[in-house]
Amino acid sequence: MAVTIKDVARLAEVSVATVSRVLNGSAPVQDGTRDRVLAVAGKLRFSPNGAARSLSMQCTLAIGVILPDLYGEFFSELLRGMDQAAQRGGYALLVSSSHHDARGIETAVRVMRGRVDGLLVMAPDVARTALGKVLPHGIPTVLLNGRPADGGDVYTITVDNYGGAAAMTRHLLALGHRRIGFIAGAAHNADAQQRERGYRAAMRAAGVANDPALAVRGDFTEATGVSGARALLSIAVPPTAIFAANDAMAVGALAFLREAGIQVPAQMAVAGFDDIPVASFLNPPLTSVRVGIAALGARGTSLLLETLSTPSARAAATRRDVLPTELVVRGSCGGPCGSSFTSLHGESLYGHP
Amino acid sequence: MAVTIKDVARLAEVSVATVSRVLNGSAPVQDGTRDRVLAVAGKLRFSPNGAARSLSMQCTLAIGVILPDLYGEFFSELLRGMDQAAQRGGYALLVSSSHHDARGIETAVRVMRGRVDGLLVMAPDVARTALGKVLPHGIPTVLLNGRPADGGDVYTITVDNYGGAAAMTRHLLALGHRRIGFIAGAAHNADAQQRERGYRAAMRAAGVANDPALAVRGDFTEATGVSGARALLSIAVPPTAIFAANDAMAVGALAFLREAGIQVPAQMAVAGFDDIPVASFLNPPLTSVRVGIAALGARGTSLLLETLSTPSARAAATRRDVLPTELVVRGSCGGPCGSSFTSLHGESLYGHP
DNA sequence: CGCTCTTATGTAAACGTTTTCATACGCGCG
DNA sequence: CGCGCGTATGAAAACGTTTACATAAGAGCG
Repeated sequence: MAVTIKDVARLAEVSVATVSRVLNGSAPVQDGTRDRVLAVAGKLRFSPNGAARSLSMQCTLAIGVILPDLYGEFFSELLRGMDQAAQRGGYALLVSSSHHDARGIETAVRVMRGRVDGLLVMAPDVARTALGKVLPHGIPTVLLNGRPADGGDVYTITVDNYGGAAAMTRHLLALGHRRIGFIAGAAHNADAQQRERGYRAAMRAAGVANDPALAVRGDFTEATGVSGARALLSIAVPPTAIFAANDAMAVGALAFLREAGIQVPAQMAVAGFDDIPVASFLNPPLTSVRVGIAALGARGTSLLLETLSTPSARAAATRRDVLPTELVVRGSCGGPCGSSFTSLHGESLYGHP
Repeated sequence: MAVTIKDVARLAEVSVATVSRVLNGSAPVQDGTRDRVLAVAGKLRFSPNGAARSLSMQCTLAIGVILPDLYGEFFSELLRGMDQAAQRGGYALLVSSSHHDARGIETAVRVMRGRVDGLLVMAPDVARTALGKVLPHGIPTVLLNGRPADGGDVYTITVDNYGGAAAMTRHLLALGHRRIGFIAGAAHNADAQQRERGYRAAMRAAGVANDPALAVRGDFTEATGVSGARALLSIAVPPTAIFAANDAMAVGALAFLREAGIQVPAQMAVAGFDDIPVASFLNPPLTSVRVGIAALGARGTSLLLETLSTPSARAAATRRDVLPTELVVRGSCGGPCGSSFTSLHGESLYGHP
């Protein structure tokens, strides 16, 4: 069916070994022979079978990506960063999504066994012990944005969720807000938990009494941002600011507030988390916590590639990495904010290539 | 290093063939033997090497996805649809992005040779002949959203860009607008071209004289939506409506108009194309042309999987498929529009799983 | 009892590469 | 002239599966 190295060898009247050597430059070949092989290979449009190559070389030049979901700008940014870093290293990405629980991840891992050299796993909803059980132990793995897992060749790269959320809360407090509503993420989501803790800690530190009615739970989608904002507006003494645990929920909150005729930021401040690309283009532009999503993906990938190329480095390198966050002040919270979208939308981190 | 089928065979005291048979259920095996094999396989956490499997079975259970980019919600939706359909069929996705020109696609194709059973290619920027040259002829391919390519086992699924753009233009005309500015996509982008033609045709059909100043060129990013809107506002007689060739540029236009203090829709109507999930949550909610992005990805994937399972179907099935679009009227264009985000954001097509 | 037929299992070939080892050749040098 | 050496090439093993074919054992039956 497809043209193989044998066909090339036959037509070029050399052995398969010579063809392989020419194509990979792995050993010197006489000029005449090389030209002949290259000519035939070109005419036949030969390209080596990846599976055979992987089997023979014991490396696939592919890395597996396991994600909880693919909905929204966050994951697309993450993948973009991963893809860039992977391509730079000559690797391809085998992507599998919609894996919220340990069983789903186990299936995905099974599918990927022997087809990838390393694994990038984002599993914020999965408990640490459960994750440790399903992750393969033979293959280098980098865990993104979840809890640090024990055992195996597992690295963890986390975002400073706690610090970022605390900084945002302090910012809102500094603007004079005391009743700050919080739209949390899913209860089992590690990132969501850390952000919630950051918010609570900052509130406590400022001496604001805890009011359970001020925290409602969402699931990182716009829809729950809508319902979360609605819930916060319906309590006895509504908040003067809403801090959503991610930007998608902030988008939902903004949409609800517009619908309800409530001016942002005049009557209600709104803040998000992640700083997805669209945040600076919203109306009003969304104050958020910059995570550097693409950078996170790229960093995880680079780290994995590094590990793959120097197996000895595994033991030496840090087992855990926390990426800093940055407060990005825009119009949605009022107060002094020098930034319009024009000063923010064109930056390198999110810039279109 | 990793545990192979031989290890399992040795410990279970059977041949590798028997292990294979047990694991794949490809032939009857005595109960006792089966139990023994399963026990050993489970204890060793054996899972077969994908590369070896692919090589032996001549099928990889993976399909390659080649995209021009990964920036923004559009591609994440597309991938989501693909991933769902692929997983349903037991396939994995090998994703490669950032391929704008024919050479880049050729590289990606080369990387994927022998690692995938079929190819999903989105290449709106690449000319038809160039694309035909770089696409492999041995492997089933579905082309998304580009021009129909000649030769090879190539299917094309296109969105009704022309019809959708014309419908939107007619909608704006019906609202009384005569000067309708258009922010086009990149000159070489097939989708962009078709949308532009639809806009022009509808304008001409309505007897509106063509004004070159009313059409500016962008590249489907928010940033060029901003600059496009700025350009349209600076002409001698500015338009009363702006139709952006995709939602990302409409988002940019909305951001610029807010910045410029121009009320939407009171002073300026704005419309987009694609209906990305965030469109209904914008301020104001964006009138757009629904494409069914995830459905497009899923449809292409299903078609490819079908082709793979029944090679004979290749010749029989349609060579080209045009997905219909749907006008989605929201608040950004004024006029009667029943829909608030609450009636739109929760629908199945974009719903979060 | 011996023949065939089924059933369970083992043996080995095949998949398409890379790579180790062997071989053949030419050349410089003692 | 013969030895060793470097260089270009071929032969064959290896990678880990699946599967066609072979084989052995047991059952049914004349």
